[in-house]
Amino acid sequence: MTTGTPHIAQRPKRADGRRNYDAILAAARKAFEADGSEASLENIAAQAGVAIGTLYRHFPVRASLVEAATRDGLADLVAHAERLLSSPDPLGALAEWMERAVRHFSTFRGLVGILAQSMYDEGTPSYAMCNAMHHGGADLLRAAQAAGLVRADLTPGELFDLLSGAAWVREQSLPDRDDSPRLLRLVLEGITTRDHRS
Amino acid sequence: MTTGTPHIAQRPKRADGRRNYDAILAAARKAFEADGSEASLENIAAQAGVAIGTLYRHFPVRASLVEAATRDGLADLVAHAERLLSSPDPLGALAEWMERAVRHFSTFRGLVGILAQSMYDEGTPSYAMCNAMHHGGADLLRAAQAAGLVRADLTPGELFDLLSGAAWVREQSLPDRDDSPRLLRLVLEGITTRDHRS
DNA sequence: ACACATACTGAGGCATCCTCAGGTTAGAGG
DNA sequence: CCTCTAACCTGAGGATGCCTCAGTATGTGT
Repeated sequence: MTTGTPHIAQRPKRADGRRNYDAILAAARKAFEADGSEASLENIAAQAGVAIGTLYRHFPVRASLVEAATRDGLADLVAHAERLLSSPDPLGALAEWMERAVRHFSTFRGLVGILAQSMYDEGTPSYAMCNAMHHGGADLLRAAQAAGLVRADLTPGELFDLLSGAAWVREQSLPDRDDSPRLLRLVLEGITTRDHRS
Repeated sequence: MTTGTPHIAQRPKRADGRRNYDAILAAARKAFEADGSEASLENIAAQAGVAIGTLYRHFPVRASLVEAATRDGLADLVAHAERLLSSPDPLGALAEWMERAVRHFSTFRGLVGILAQSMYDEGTPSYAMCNAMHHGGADLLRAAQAAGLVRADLTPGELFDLLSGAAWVREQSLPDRDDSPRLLRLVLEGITTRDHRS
């Protein structure tokens, strides 16, 4: 559990390898969207027109396929955090980022669980990205706290607990109705400053 | 999905049937505790000293076994809600009940997902109990709102979203560290009344 | 003691996971 | 253009788990 390589899938060198890698990734995104992170790997391989062994060659564990399928989205999220950091409205920036984060975390069923796991386990494909995201979120939080807009005793860890929880609730009700904006507003109003007796 | 019988497991009539039913239930509780709600049913049957067919006879679907294994705990929760309803401190009562609820929801990994599902799907073994619990929680919420202690625009549905989210976060980190008291305090302070601009 | 509803058994079909021994091929170096 | 090899691909197969069902056993009321 705590040992082993992170299994970060890297684009292969040979042309046929890249072709298959991309085909698998495309099929995986479709399958995850439809069936969640527990989608059948054999089916994904079949959809990609590739033998099961090929899938395992590129993505030795399920989490590495999930990582590859969501890497870009996470990277966007991190980039967005940096951009928002210079906003004149730290609370608005935090709110916007939180909404984006929750939306991405619940791209498909099961994702938020994998990400929550990755956040604190280095031996995990998504650890690096999660770590970057953690810092991005923490920076935005700190800015909002420095402006006195968010309660000072809220830690980044707690922020991500709240975000994960909200994302999990969202992924439960998808795709019928999405109450997450309302839920997130509740959370947000809950963490903004006010006088509260000990 | 929306059809079918609820599959509520009922104690069988014959003596050997009851014996096996109980043995399966005991093995299931142990297995769920250890491996979560996805524990191997064949292993549970083996631990109970019973053939796999016997398990399926008593518990036609996995959710019915989960339901039977958690029925008492949920019933306690409902009973406790009724008791707390006469408390002179509605906010304290709500807080205490919420803590109990979160603790029960995260008895083992996967439970809160099943309960969240059951809450709104009648064709589900746990639906009846979840419904009772929903009413219990809603009553406590209304009492706290009537006393002006909790924001009036919070719906029971939202309350359970918050509870489920907190429970999910808790079940993720179990059993190493349990940050749920802290998280729940955050949520609670977030839903208590104050002036907030539109 | 008898009948039969109730209950038990476990083989077996199916889906999925994951590995690995063996075959194929892209493409660098000559 | 040829050779060679690392990179890549294949798919059979062992393992596990799900769930069903035809056949068998037994508790219990009469």
